[in-house]
Amino acid sequence: MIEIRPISDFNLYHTLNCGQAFRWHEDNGWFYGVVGTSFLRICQKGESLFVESSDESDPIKLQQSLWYYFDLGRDLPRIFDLINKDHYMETSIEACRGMRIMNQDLWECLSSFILSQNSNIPRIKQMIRKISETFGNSVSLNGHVDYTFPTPEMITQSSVDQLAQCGLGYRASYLFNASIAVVEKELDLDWLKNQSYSVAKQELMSLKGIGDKVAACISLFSLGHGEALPIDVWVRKIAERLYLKRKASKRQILEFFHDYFGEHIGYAQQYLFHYARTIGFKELLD
DNA sequence: TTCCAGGAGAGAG
DNA sequence: CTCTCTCATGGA
Repeated sequence: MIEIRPISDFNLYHTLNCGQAFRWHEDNGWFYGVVGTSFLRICQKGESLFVESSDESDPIKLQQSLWYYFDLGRDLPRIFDLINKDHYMETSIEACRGMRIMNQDLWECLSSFILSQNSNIPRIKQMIRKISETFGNSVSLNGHVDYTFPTPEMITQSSVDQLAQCGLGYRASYLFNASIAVVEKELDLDWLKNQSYSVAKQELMSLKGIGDKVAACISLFSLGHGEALPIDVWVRKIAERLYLKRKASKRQILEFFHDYFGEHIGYAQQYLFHYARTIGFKELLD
């Protein structure tokens, strides 16, 4: 057990439940999840995080990796000051304060959002759990068992058919092809981490199954590009009904968010998205 | 039974 | 460039 403290402006619950990460589940006050090859459980008490890991051989490294994973060094109050421009955002920030955009593993994030298309969050979690159980390695902690997310190599050693049996539907071939692209170095993930948002997005979209929205999610949730704006049905509804009061194209929605919220579009979008999806603006209900 | 979900590809115009 | 149709799956 290690303790990380002090942490300020952090809320573990909202951070793990806002639709950016799909592998965590809560049980008896603890959040269980696999990060890399370690099975973790985490509990927040005020300004402390208590963490147990299946691998506590290097506590300092564990602490540092979680600090980065949850992006605990970022100045959230400054971001709130910049994006808090109306009562919609004020309401969202008040309800979800401490929700942070994470720095997730690039391959897992890329795969997860390929699977996310035209689906819903519970089923996305189910698909990811199934392929991890089927192709990943088991790790255990305190009697709980979970599985590492399969590497691209593990997936290329299976088949599109086996992936489809995990309930991926037509997305199975997308994930299989992406795995091949990474294994064959057609897409160099380490190189991608050092590129600008526009370059990264363009590279990601060269893969079949990754379009505008999924590329934005990957860039925002695992590459640190805070200017990325994923436009899904919720963000579209928020833009059209709460702000623009009319139908709008993706181009117009992006332009509005950029002009109105400035640099930290990713955070603005995530607070509105999470609040709208879990609590709800009454104005969204026609 | 139909509709919808953190969409994207292919084709038509 | 934009619009439309289709693509598996499972829960409501």
